[in-house]
Amino acid sequence: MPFAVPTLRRDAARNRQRVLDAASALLRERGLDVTMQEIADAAGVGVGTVCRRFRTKDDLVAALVRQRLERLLEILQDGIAAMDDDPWAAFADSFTASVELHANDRGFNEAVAASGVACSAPPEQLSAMLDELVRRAIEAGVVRADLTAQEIPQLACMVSRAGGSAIGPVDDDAWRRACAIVLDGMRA
Amino acid sequence: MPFAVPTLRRDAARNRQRVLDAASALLRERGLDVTMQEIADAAGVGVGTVCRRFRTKDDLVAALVRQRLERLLEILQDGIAAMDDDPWAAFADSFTASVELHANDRGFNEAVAASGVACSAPPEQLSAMLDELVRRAIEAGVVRADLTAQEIPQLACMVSRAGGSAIGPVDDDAWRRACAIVLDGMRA
DNA sequence: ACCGAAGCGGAACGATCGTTCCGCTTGCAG
DNA sequence: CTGCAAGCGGAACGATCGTTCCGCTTCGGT
Repeated sequence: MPFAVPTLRRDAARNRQRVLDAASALLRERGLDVTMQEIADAAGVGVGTVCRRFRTKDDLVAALVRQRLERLLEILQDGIAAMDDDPWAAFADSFTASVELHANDRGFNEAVAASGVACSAPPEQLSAMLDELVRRAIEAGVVRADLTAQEIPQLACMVSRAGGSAIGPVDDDAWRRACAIVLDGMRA
Repeated sequence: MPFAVPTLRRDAARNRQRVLDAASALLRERGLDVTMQEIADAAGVGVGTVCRRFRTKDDLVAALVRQRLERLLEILQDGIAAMDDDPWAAFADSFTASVELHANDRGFNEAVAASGVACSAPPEQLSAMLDELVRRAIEAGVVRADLTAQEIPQLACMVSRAGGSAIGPVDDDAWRRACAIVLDGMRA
């Protein structure tokens, strides 16, 4: 069998999944500065095991970022599909769902903020779907005509990071309020 | 002379100022992860000198954050003063200037984001001035009536962090566009 | 001009993390 | 059942940073 896939031993595959689950939960709650040690402990394995499966910490978070980006793709797909019915609701709901995805995952949020995401495949698909979503929203006359596709992810990321200012304490649900205001600002 | 102020030797005072200047410039451009070593080098002194004047790195950034907060105070003062003339312009200009202050200083921005600012005096004054600005803007009917004072700094911080999304590259002037949209969303 | 105290530089220290390495264990094909 | 390659844990390593320490220098009052 030429080019045999280097299949994982069953216990190794199980551990790999445990690491992914533990890392997902920890990164979501506490952000990028969780330690490899903490991830290993939470997964019930040694750090060596984590590093064997994901050569570097960046690889691990990249794997999780990829998962989130695929979820983002679903959100946009649903939004475009719902466009025929109520264009504004479709647009607003997609936007809100995207923001929520970011807001509920500190790790994803910080990874995205740190560098414009060095991910492999998704970006082009995402970009194409955003183009369509915005184009159709403009054609339907529900958003301001000067809105561009690349502004959407910028605004979504921005809103998801609301809360934490020069004065008041951090408010975990501040993004909902900010989301409403930004949606108002985007509406035609 | 009881309670004599432990006045600084002239050369020490000069070095202290050099450190502040160097730290200000470096933090503004590169954010909180500039090194004490880099700051010392830029100031032309040894790290020991930096740490003698500011017991800890946090003390140093806190000193600079305080400077920015005072600038913020001036902005709000000007905004309130201009309220009699054109309420909306006064409000919008203050907001935009606040955002610009944050956007042009990565260090300040990150310090504010990291923790709800552990600064000494200013917060109460700032809070009072924000109350007045928002109250008068609402009374003049130029912003939505459900806007609250504590939302302003949250929104300003949020907007200043625009740019850097799940897709496109980072755009240094994205905050201007986002600012316009958010202002639109706040308008009555 | 002198001298004690304040200041200085930068090597050394300690803490934190990601990553590697190695002796032992375990799944599994033959 | 058995042999061995794949997997495992966790100690050790190396890099990075903030902070401390100490022998020397410089300021400035007398």
